[in-house]
Amino acid sequence: MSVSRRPAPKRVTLEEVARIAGVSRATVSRVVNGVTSVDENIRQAVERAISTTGYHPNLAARALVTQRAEAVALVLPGEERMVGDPFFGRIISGVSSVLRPLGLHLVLMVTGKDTNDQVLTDLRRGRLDGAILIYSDLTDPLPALLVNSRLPVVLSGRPRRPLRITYVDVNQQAGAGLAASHLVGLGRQRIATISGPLDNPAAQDRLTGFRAAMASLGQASVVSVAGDFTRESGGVAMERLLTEVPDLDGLFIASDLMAHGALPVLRRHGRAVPDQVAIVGFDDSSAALACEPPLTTIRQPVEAMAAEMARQLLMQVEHPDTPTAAVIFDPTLVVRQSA
Amino acid sequence: MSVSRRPAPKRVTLEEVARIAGVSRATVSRVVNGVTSVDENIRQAVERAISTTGYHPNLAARALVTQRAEAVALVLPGEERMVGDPFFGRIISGVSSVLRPLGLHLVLMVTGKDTNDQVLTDLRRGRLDGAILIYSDLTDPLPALLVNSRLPVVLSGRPRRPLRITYVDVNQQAGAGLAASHLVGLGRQRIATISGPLDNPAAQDRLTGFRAAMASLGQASVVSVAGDFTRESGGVAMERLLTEVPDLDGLFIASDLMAHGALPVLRRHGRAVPDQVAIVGFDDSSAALACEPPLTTIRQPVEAMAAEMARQLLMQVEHPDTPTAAVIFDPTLVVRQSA
DNA sequence: TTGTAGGCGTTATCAG
DNA sequence: CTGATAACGCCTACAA
Repeated sequence: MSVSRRPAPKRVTLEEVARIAGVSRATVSRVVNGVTSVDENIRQAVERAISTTGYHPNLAARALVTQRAEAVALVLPGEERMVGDPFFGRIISGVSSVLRPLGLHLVLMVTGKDTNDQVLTDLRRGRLDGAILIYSDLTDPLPALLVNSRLPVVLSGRPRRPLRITYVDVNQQAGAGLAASHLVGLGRQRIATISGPLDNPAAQDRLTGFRAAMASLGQASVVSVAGDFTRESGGVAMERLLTEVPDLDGLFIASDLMAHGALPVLRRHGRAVPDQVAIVGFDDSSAALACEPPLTTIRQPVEAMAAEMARQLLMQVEHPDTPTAAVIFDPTLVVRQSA
Repeated sequence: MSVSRRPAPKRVTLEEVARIAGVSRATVSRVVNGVTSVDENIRQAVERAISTTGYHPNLAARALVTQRAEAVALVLPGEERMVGDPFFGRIISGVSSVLRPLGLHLVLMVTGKDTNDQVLTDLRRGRLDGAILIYSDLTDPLPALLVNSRLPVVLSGRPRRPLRITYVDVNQQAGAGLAASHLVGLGRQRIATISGPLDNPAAQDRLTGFRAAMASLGQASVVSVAGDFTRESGGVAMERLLTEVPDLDGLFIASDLMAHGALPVLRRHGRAVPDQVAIVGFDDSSAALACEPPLTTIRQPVEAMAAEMARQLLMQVEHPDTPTAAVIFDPTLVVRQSA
């Protein structure tokens, strides 16, 4: 069988298109960039030349003169945590929903010892226009570095230390409040909570929000045990909680993944959900559906939040003097079967 | 409180570094690119100038002359399927493990009606050096388009129609064989299987591989019901299977996610796993750990496969005439508690 | 409205 | 080993 691979297509330049259309490069450039002040006949001639030659503008050349990379980074936490967290798919969907129509590249970077430099360097090199930071680690210097260098950056979630940085977050306290009123509304009397790691701002807000709401609902003291947002930690915390509050009948677990880890423990102890113990999670990640029974939870509008992060970033790219802002989304209660 | 944002750092060019170091741009360029034939004293002078100015080479300019974007695309299936599939985190880990050390960008693109053009266009524009295609849809014309344009591309999994394209896959049939011998070795007599969608090459291979192995182990006929690799379809298929083979005691389910959907159905029907029904899944995705009991499954070395895809792609980028190849990885049996 | 010409920041080819 | 000098492909005043 004779293999006939056609040769790689030669790169067509503005120059050639111009020659074929019988005009100057400048005119072709205008047509390509949709400048209106071009004679209709000439425009058509140029467009014909473009399609017959199969011309595609070279982005590197354009970037060189426009000083725009047309690409932004999405910086995710190190691989261990990333793998298996259904959260990220939604973030990616949200971000690319605004980037894709604009033809902007979404460059994925996972944080690691060398990656911080990488992001900063690429930004300086003009290879990236800005960065969206997810979960940037508690001790991570990257946000401050970018802010100080006046580079476009948006953070997901409130930074743990005050920083002049734009961020997008969900109203964590309000979400915890929804969980509290739902559990109380169900008539539960012995309500406890499994929180996230207390050095995490989101975990803090959920816990204080939950306590505040419970207090205003007449339940002053709430026992809490901290996990670290992983499934395993949910199981461990559940065991401890059963020891500390043997008669609990209501539970707010600060992440769906931890709830997913807690459920088997309850089952093993013979506690029926929701009959004996009502559970409300947080996130509405796909882990909520993986639960049995399906988890009642607090939904974060992750896709919308991610899209907003992208929009905020692009504003900074276009207008470097855009003031920083905090955009806070409202969570909603999703009632399924666990409470 | 007075706000004092320092001004954005001015972009430093090769020119300036050269001026400061008292040499030509060419020499600075050599130093930056690690060309060895540079006098040691001059090199040091240049490096000093570089660090005092905080110089970073402009990648756009470099790309313009080198004709390399230093970026490859990772093309993923449309958003609905992507969200919640723990598979992708592992693919991303694997790919970036080879890209990151080389400073190459990983550009994420999700397939959609317009995305095919996007990938092709960006490749032609010199904005992308190549593409890694995951799950590219059965009817997707993209692989053929790229191959015909002689653009660097690597596919995950055997293409459904013969195509001169490089791909990386797991030995599906061997994997199914591992499942078969494990179940038979456990002494199970009535073994059935839930397969993936039969228009999918991987699903086909797993099913035929399983049947072949079972036959060679003395069990000629195996009842199978097809799912579509989603969790929900696993539950549906399980129901049907219980009707068709009421006394089954062993089960090979062609994806962990489907197994995760099947387990609650078994529990509802009062069948204990693994005592009454032994189950082997496929993938060793995080869904396997989400199962209760934890799932015995066939592990695909996804990270390694993804890394290999990246390597294969880079070979093509560097040497356009690299012949196409198929790299097949061996799966392994991971014994947990379901079988 | 169109064309000319200069420049964006690097790399690469030659001389020297 | 180093330094001019010419690309690389495009955008954009500025001039016609």
